[in-house]
Amino acid sequence: MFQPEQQAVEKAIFEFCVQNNIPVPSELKWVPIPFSGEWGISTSFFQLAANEAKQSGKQVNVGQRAQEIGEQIVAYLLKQFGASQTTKSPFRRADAVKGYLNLYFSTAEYSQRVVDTVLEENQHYGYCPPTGERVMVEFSQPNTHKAFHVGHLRNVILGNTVCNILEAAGSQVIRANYIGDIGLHVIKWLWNYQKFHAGEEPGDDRTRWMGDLYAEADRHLSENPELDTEVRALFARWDQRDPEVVALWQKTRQWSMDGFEQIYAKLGVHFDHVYYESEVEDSGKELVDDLIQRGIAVDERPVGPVIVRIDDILGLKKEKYRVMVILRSDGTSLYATKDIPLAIKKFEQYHLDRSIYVIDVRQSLYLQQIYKTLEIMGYPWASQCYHLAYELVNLPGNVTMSSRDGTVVLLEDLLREATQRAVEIVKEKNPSLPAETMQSVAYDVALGAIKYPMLARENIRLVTFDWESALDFNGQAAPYIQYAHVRANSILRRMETPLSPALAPLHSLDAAEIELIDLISRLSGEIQRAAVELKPLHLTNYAYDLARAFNDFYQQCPVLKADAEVRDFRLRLVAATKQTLSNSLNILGIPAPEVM
RNA sequence: GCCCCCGUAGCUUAAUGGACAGAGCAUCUGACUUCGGAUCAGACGGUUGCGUGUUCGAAUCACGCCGGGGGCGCCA
Repeated sequence: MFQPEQQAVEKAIFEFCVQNNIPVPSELKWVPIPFSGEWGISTSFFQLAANEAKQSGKQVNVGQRAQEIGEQIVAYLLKQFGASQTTKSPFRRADAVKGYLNLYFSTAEYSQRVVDTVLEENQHYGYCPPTGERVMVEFSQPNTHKAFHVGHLRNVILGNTVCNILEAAGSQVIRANYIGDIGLHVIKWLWNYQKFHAGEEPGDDRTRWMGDLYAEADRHLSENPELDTEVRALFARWDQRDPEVVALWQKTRQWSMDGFEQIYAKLGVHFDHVYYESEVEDSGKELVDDLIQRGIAVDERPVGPVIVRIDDILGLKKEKYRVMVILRSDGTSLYATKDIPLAIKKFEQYHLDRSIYVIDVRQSLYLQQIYKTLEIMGYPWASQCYHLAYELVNLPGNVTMSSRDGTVVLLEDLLREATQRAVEIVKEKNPSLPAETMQSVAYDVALGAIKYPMLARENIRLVTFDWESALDFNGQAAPYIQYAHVRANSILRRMETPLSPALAPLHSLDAAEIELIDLISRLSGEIQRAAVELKPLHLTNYAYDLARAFNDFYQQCPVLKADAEVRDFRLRLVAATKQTLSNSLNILGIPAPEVM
């Protein structure tokens, strides 16, 4: 937001370096001044001093020298831009402390600029202009005929939020899902259905029913291993596209898909393109033949599978990519059989600049194998495939959720429990709300409370699910942020006249106001950082900090009861805060209720 | 055996190689007849697993340990 000022100062600093024979830095890193109360940006000269020392070969005290340079630059800047009070100066004052240069802005001018900008751009505030980049994000990837539990939830929430972040940062995003609609698990399910549940239909809770039948199938088969021959026979019928089997598969697959759609709708997630494993199986098998022909893959059939010896091809002495199996010895397909043609299809269909896979960290080696194989095959875009890895959601005691062991927390149950808890709290806090509003608010709060903790930690850190903390709405959590939004709204609702037009503050700003304005101005930077690092964490932290700053302001600074000129500016500030909170929550995929 | 990830306050966790390691929970103390107390202020709590290096400067980078998790030719 303050690029022109920053650039003007940078230019002056570079001039100073040239004039004083100091090596010109390639760039200066600016950060907001960490100790607030006043408003500005800061950079340090340690690198500069260190470079200078290296060049001269002399021993110097870098800290001392950095401070010296800082002081000289302050003097130089004052000479360049004139007295601090003149309007020409890009900053109000500057000082050098411990090797840092601090630039303080004119509070009135800049606070007006921030608030005006938010209220002009509204729901687009903080968003970057289009970069022209086209990126596909593949996430969720559920298996049909299985349960959907909170382990899967992290993937959906992370993937969706990463999409929102990339869009806000100016990329064109294609949201892709990749459905595991074939494989042994499906055949097991069909076998169990035919044998014990023929003709049955799922109830309302389709996903649960599908999952229960899968667990049952698994139980039958592990208790009676001799039944495996029946399953294998069914698999063979599927492989030959026996019409009866295919019809049943299509019908039951749709049951799962309907259930997934319900879940996605509840979570506020949609997809632009849904791929199915079944649609890339045939082209995958053709591709395997092609790879054998080209000498990239080795066919060890019938004694072994078809493999790609990646390390050998690359001439690596130490094992790194190892060996990837791309087709079973009996000719049936594996994940790898299908992931290679899928990657090609994606790039050909959409002319992507980048392809991101949101998949748990355990598949890290596998995905590196896929990407490397694509590179060996000669696809120049192979290097633009990226595995966005995240850790699992485990149960206390480091127990992995498993559909076959029944150690799962179903998404439906979590949402229901959380909403129920939220209803009780809303009833207690705000009994005057109409019943319908109460329900929808409770849902917003519950959804936020579930999503926030999954986004607010490093992707690569394990999450332990326990009911108590999942249903805890206190502290650094979404409801705190939503509450700040509600409070801002509450002030604006009571406003008697329309918001005044663009306005500079006429009073001397309170520290809480400066802190709040400062945070509002940082949204765009945080979005960009989250987009570059693919880490929603930066935005969850930002939204919380912003909410905290607003609650602090709320405590310190009366709005409606303030004198007219103070009130008019503060009302605009409240409106700007509400908008910024709302934009942040939107990107995170967390609802921003008007009341709660 | 080889490779990857994690280790920060009692618990959950943050910190583009840079200023005093910042929050929340829990515990304790306080907040005006006030725009919504799902709030705010304060206290307590840290040899950033251990060690050695690199650097003017290390929670952050390198190497070695310790502890936990994960992955390694026909599972997905």
